[in-house]
Amino acid sequence: MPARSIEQIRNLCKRRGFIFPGSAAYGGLGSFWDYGPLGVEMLGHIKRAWWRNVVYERDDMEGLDGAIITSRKVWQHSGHEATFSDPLVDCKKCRSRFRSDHISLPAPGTALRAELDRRIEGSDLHIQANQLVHKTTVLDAHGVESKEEVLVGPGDTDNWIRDGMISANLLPCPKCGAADWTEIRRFNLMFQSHVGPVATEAGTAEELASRVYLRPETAQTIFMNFKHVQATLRRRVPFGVAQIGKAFRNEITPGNFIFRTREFEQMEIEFFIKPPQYVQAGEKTDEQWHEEWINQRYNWWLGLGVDPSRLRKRAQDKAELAHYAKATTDLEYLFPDFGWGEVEGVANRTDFDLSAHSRDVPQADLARLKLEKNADSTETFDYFDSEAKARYIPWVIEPSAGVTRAMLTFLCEAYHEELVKEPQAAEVDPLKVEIDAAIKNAQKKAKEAEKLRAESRVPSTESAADKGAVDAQHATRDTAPKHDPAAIAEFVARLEEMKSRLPASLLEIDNLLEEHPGALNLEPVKKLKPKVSKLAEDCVRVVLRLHPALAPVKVAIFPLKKNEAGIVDVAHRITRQLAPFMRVQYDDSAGIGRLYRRQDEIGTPFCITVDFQTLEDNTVTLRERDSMQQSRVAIGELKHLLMQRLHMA
RNA sequence: GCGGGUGUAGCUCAGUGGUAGAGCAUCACGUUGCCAACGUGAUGGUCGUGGGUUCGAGUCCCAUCACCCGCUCCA
Repeated sequence: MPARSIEQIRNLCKRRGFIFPGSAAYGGLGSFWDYGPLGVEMLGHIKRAWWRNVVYERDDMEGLDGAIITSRKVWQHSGHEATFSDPLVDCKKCRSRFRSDHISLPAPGTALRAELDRRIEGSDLHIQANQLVHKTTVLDAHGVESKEEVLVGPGDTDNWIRDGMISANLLPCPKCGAADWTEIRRFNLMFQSHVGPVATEAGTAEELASRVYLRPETAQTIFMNFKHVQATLRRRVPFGVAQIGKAFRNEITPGNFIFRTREFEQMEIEFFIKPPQYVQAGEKTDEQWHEEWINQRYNWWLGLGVDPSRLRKRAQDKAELAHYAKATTDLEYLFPDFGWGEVEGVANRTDFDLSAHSRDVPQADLARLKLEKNADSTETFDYFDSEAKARYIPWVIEPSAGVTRAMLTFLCEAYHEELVKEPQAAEVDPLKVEIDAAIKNAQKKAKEAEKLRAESRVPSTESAADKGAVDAQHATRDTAPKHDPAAIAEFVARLEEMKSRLPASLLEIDNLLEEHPGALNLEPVKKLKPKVSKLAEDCVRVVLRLHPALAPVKVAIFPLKKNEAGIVDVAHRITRQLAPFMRVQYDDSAGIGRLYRRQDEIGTPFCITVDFQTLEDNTVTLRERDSMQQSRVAIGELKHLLMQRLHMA
């Protein structure tokens, strides 16, 4: 069973040196994390596994490592400066926050739309030649107010109508129905800085000239280097470029530990292919390449130990596609606490980006891609195809994965708690009595809740306004509204079944109590929880079943007795022998059982114990993490055997 | 920004207006023949911060800061 909460992972990561909160001595800084000794090992392994898979094991890929700080022009022409932002608006009445472009406009023909149209006519807004015009109050240089007609903008008329109507307080809040909005604020997600000595006033020509952005995605530096890589490595389309590196986004709502952070690391590929019109019979189309990469990437995750029941492919709807994409399929992992979350996106970006950065692009293509002519660029990112005898701007398929998210995924997937010994009957029997008491209480509470419900159903036949009043009354009177009879019944059934299997089911009961917040509101159940946990704690081991390639420490070496000079010497010698080839850890600071448990918790695949027999025949105990099985291995064979079993040879 | 929650030892947390605690972890010494052993001792705190009430504040009041959860988003 994988991790049941992000909290478990966060605690383990902090306790064992994977991940620490950033700037902790000063109270922390939202959403920035420092990777500790084990974290940096694991990140490195994830990146190496990816690089090996997409660069070394293919014959159509090259690598790249571009600069993080990038000219403002790159992001102007990629579309990020204008569109990589969220338009936010708050309802002043109910304080809900919305993305303004997510509030739906009532469909034409409906009564609400007719009403809105009528009110638009009487407002500062009107539609003129299919464009929205807004009368805005402006101040001139002398502070005198006047009304000025402002064209709200080109493009998607619905969008502008909606924004205009929000600004004019005409569109009702989807939640409370009021029409009282704050200003729409565009929140650009890019971090900016300045290169060289800087004029301080924002928006001045000097400031704009020196402004740079920390890249919000690594992709653009690959596009900027398309021709360099193609020419210097003499590549022919189709080929791809892989890059691993940090990216930065000033997210409005980061969270869920390292799932969404403001500084993160990406593993991205831009795979350059023929545009559809040049594809010959028997060659792959953009759609086929897209499909192939989706499957190839999906299998990579499975190969590193992710269970297929917790990894899915999900094609994005038209509405959620990014401005550059023709189609995108997300790979999503089933995380604890927050459910399915994207760990990789495979996008068909067409020729949008390379065209956007090119000086010379045919007018028809600009129109198709909704691009303006690029007057800043000195290059055209095209390619001469000697087979097709044509010069074209390639299309791209972009598989883009998060390193940080991959780490969280692998940690959640690898996390296991196991009952390694059964508690004594003397301790289990009183527990059974308490469980019975808790069940009895839960059933009583369920009955009460049922009764309350029946009562509250009576006034529901009255008018809607009255019903609201009654509900409000109920909310204050009913001190435990979370008691859902059906949920309690299910909880009781599960608890009873598990009780019958005690002591083997001790851990399951612990998990059940943990995951059932509704049931935990019951007093006897609450009291039960720490008792079960305490008993379980003594009998459980936490083990990270990480794929050996990802484990931060590969082998731990222990002397069975630390004040036995002969044993200690051999253990040190083995440590020195293996150290150049793999990350090893020597530990003699506790009893042997505890040393094993420590290594289990950080996912170390193998432990070596040097004992008295070693001094006689030069063999050691090799203990395997998942099975806890031991075998005797000659010291001379250790390196070879380990390299093999760690998939390093 | 808004709502809710939390701030006491490295971690998990007790703490009734009156001498700041426990368990775990860490370190030292001793002990220890394979799955979270034991003994003895030690380190570690301006109780998030600032103000107020009080003879006296971890505890009551006010302010403030930080973090967590949600108001989602896409690596």
